[in-house]
Amino acid sequence: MAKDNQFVSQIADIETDFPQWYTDVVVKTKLVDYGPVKGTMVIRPYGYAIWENIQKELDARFKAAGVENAYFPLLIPMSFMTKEAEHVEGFAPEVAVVTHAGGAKLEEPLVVRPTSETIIGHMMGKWVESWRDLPLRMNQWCNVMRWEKTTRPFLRTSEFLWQEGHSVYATGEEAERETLNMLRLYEEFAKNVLCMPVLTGRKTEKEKFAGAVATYGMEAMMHDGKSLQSGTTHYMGQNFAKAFGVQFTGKDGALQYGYTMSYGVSTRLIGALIMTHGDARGLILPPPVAPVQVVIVPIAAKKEGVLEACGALKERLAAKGFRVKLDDSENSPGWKFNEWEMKGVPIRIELGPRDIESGKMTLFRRDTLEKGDGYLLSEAETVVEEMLRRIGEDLYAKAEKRMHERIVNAGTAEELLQGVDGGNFVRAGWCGCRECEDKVKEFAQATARVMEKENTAEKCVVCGKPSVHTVFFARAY
RNA sequence: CGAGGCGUAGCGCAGUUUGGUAGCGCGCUUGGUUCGGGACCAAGAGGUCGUGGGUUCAAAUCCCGUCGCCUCGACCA
Repeated sequence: MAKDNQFVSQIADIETDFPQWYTDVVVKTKLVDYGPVKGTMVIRPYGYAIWENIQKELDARFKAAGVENAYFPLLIPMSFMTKEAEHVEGFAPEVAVVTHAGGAKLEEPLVVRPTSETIIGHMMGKWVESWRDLPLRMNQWCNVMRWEKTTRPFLRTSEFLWQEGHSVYATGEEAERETLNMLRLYEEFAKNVLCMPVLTGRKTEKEKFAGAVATYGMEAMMHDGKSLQSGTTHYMGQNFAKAFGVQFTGKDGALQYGYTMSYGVSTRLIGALIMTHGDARGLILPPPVAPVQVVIVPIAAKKEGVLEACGALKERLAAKGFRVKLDDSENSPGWKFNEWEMKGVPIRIELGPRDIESGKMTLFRRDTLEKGDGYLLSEAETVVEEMLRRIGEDLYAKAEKRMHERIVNAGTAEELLQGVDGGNFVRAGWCGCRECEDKVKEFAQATARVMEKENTAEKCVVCGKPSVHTVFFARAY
């Protein structure tokens, strides 16, 4: 078993060097490793297990909403990409292109999908004929590739896993409503599964998806006050339907174009929850996605009856549906404590001769670092269930409190700069023009994350003209 | 692509100024003592110093080229 004493000292400087802490944590807790191709990551079993739990929870929500899974090809003809003008302009700089296959140069280059609007649009064009075919609502779980210039595990990698949902509706109102419904679905998921508060709202023109009419996003606040775009939904209007001939005959017999929308979240969510909940000791995983929810560490394992008692407890908890691990390795208890704390397991149960004799068990809560030894072994199931629930609630409450304390209002450019320098989200008025948005980026290195539904500000934080939108500005990953 | 920095054992680094036997910590292997918070002792294994050329009796070290990586800018789920 690989030991890593360096880790403890290296993560100690979390306050001064947060991104380094982040990288150390994801690599050294064996979530990921770097791939041989620059900018790619290998997701190891422990990290992938988190993704599987995210998939399971999201998939259940999609199914309940009436969305079905499908799969579309990885390779997209170059000509598809160029059909929607804004789309190709937005993605051209970051696509990887296959030019050769089967030992020969291809007649038409193929792009490795950076997103699948084009190829799905192409298929929708074939599948949609009548108003009876609508709405058509699909989702696919897949990988995509975007050749990014700078990368960081989970937060931005050249290849990443995600889910992309795509729907066609007969009317723009329905497609727009679905765009907002999916945003709400994501928000609920972030809260109840990732225990992560988010800000949601519409994106500015500058920040919207290439080819969309409107983009909505959910933004999460990381430890250091920077924002992470954690999910997006897009209303495309008829842009893609027209580019790919997604037409149907309506009830009135008239041939018309459909209205499309799409939405996606990626493995970046794993990065988001690491940076939202983690501390100097490593990960803190929300119970709903933790690959191991309870780890049992035997104390004095060689003494008679200890391993047997641990095994029996494991069986009882597993039977209740908890993801439980018994660490019966040869390592010392102290080593195991640190190992599983680093990996973010929500609850640790220590069971030794003294506990067994008194019919009790010692529980340790990863998020609060509280340890108590008064818990009755006979009530293990209910104790664990209750504590997991509490951990989830407390994680959310703590993160929400931090986010709300770090939202400040700004009336001037100077206040905006002070706000983001202090690691805050800054709420400010904006006149709606691109020049002012660009200026914010220049003087504060901050971008417009999302806009509030209602404008409550009086004037633009940059130019002083009347405010059209109230915007959350922040530095972003 | 513009600016700066770094390539030496699996990981983190020293050694380069002043050329002269390839080093340290962690990790790894084996044996032993341990084990209610990363414990200790002993013995080992492991590197053509990113790469190509040059100078020299001799190059990790000096010179020229080249490749790769990191940080900061421009682009992004």
